Amino acid sequence: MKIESVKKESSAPTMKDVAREAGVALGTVSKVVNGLPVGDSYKIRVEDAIRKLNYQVNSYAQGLKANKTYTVALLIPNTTEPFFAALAYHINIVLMRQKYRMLLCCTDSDSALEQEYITMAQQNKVDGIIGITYSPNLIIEENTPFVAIDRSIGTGIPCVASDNFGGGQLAAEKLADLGCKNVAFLRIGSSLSNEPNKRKAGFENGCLARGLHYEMKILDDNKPYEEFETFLSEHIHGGSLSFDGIFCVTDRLAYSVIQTLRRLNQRVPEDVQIIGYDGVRLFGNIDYVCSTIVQPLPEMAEMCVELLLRENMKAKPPLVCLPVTYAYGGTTVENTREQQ
Amino acid sequence: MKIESVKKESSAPTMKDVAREAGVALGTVSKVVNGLPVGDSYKIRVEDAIRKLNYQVNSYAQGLKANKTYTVALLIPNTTEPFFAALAYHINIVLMRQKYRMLLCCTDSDSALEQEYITMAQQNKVDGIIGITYSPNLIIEENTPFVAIDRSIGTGIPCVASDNFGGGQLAAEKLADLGCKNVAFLRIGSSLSNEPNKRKAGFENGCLARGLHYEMKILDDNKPYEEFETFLSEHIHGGSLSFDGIFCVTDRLAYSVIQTLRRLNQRVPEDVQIIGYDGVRLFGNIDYVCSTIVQPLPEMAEMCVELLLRENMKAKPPLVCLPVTYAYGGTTVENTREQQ
DNA sequence: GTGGTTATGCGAAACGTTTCGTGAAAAATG
DNA sequence: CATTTTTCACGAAACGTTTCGCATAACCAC
Repeated sequence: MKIESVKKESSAPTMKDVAREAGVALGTVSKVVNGLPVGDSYKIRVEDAIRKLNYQVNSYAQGLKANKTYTVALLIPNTTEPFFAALAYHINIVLMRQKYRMLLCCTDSDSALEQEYITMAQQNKVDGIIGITYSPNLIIEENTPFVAIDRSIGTGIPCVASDNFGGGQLAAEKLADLGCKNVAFLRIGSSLSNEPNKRKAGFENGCLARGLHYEMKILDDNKPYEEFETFLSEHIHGGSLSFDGIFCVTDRLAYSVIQTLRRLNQRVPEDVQIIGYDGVRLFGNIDYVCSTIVQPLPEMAEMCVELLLRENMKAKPPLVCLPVTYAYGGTTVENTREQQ
Repeated sequence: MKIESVKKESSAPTMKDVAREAGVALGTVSKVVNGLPVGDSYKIRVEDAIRKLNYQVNSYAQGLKANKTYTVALLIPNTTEPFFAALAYHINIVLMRQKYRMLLCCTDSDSALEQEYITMAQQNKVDGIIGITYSPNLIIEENTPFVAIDRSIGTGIPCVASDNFGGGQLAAEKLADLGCKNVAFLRIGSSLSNEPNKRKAGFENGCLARGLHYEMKILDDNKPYEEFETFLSEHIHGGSLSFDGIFCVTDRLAYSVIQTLRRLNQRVPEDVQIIGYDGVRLFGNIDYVCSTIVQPLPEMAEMCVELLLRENMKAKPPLVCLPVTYAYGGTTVENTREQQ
């Protein structure tokens, strides 16, 4: 008797306890918990017992039995970059709506960590992995569903991205519409992802279509922030910059460029207009950092989860490209009515 | 035979499979996997079999058996506010270092959601919950360890916070040191947390100690951003603001205040100096948004995990207050050598 | 060679679920 | 009332681990 009471007090109640309390069989409790049909009188007794004991199902036992855990791992470099943070937020929302839990793994873009997290996720028997990984080469993978964001990694793994080419094109068109004649494209380093290249290609395409004179500048990974200061300085003659518009590959870069331009006594947007890419907002929902090409995060999140969890999807598409939009953020000349 | 082969192919290999492959007993495999002492010849055979079958332990079975899951749930309102995002990042790092996984739950400050996530976390048998919850009143809780951040919730639940009182004081002292005579404290709404009150109290204390004339303004929750524009306008006489320093309860608020001041043709920091609270940096590691009182996030994260997981901690302290620092962020007059 | 002592691999039991075959009771039929 | 059909709760088995009492083999001492 002492042993029993100790058992009951020290550990959480189980279905067996509920069954004993309600005077029914184990399987009956299970059915009530899972909403399967069961006689009314039984149902009531079980529900009372559950309330009385404050019973909670143990989802690890469920997971073991069902080989399904309602958990998805999200791999991102960090949550401190607003773009990743916003991505995590939207994916979390979508997962939650479908009663899934989200395991967050910050990889710091370290490929060893990325790999470690992937094995960890598999051991944890997550139902799938969504990852924005910039790891150079092959990532081993199992029969765990995987969806990549923004960068294709290997065949058979679908990738969700914004329309980078279209976005680049849109940036060029916007700058042209706003009166620019002489523009530049700025991006950092030879990223492993080819998505920035698409932005560049789209921009080039747009410039050609609109007859803009353009220049492409790829900054060295090591000291990009120093290097673009040099680059910009070199293009200032007699106090005025030879560009009247710049498309930066990310809002982050745009932010730094704007700071630098102001330091060089160039007025933004009067002297030079800036468009970034991502649609980052300060503090989550206040202003855009700059005029920008906005990635459709809610839709991207939706699509990731969709691709990951819907198993009736035969032949998952290798790349899903979602449409971007332009948003005014104070670094282009624009009448206020166009603000969103 | 067909059944066997199907079994082997369709689902992941188990310890039983490894044992059969290596020709040893189940328990022996378990020991090898867990690094317990086992004869060398056995060990080698098991390790070979593990490699051959690409075996991975099923941590849900482990969790079921051990009643321990190496998972911690983190409850925060969202990841889009940079402060929460940074918090999540640091907690993730600390947890990871201890081989723990982090379940991220964004609550949107909705008390129903907060409650839902807490029960979910308990069902999931997480080993503990770390939460920054602003939910008005009582949150039911179990024998699941809980650590609160920035706001005490109920007895027996430890709370980790930055030294809000000291931070307020520090802000006042800094403003005094920088030459202010007439300052204001600005905060939004009657938050349920009493921590902002401590910032206010500390600031007041500092102002008194340094003989600063001060004014306190608490903005209405509903339209705070409109209201402080009014408030500031009212304090402009003949084009100049009657304050020469403002302490804002968060960097977020400071950011908006700065925008508004500029719109009202007040120069920051020449006409009025601004200090915020939190230590938010744009894009994670570029500049501070404003001169600010920095919360020690790495230490706070460390402390949260420590309090949560160390069970030999008798009588956990109800409140752990960690020291803050001041950081220059361009909205105070300061010589550059003081920049960090 | 015998008896006693270590050392160590073995395998059953248990963790808390879900599932499914079984059988008893209830309902329907003639 | 007898027989067949339907209904539905019961409880054992299984999911993949860990743990622990046992038994076997190895070792040592005399």
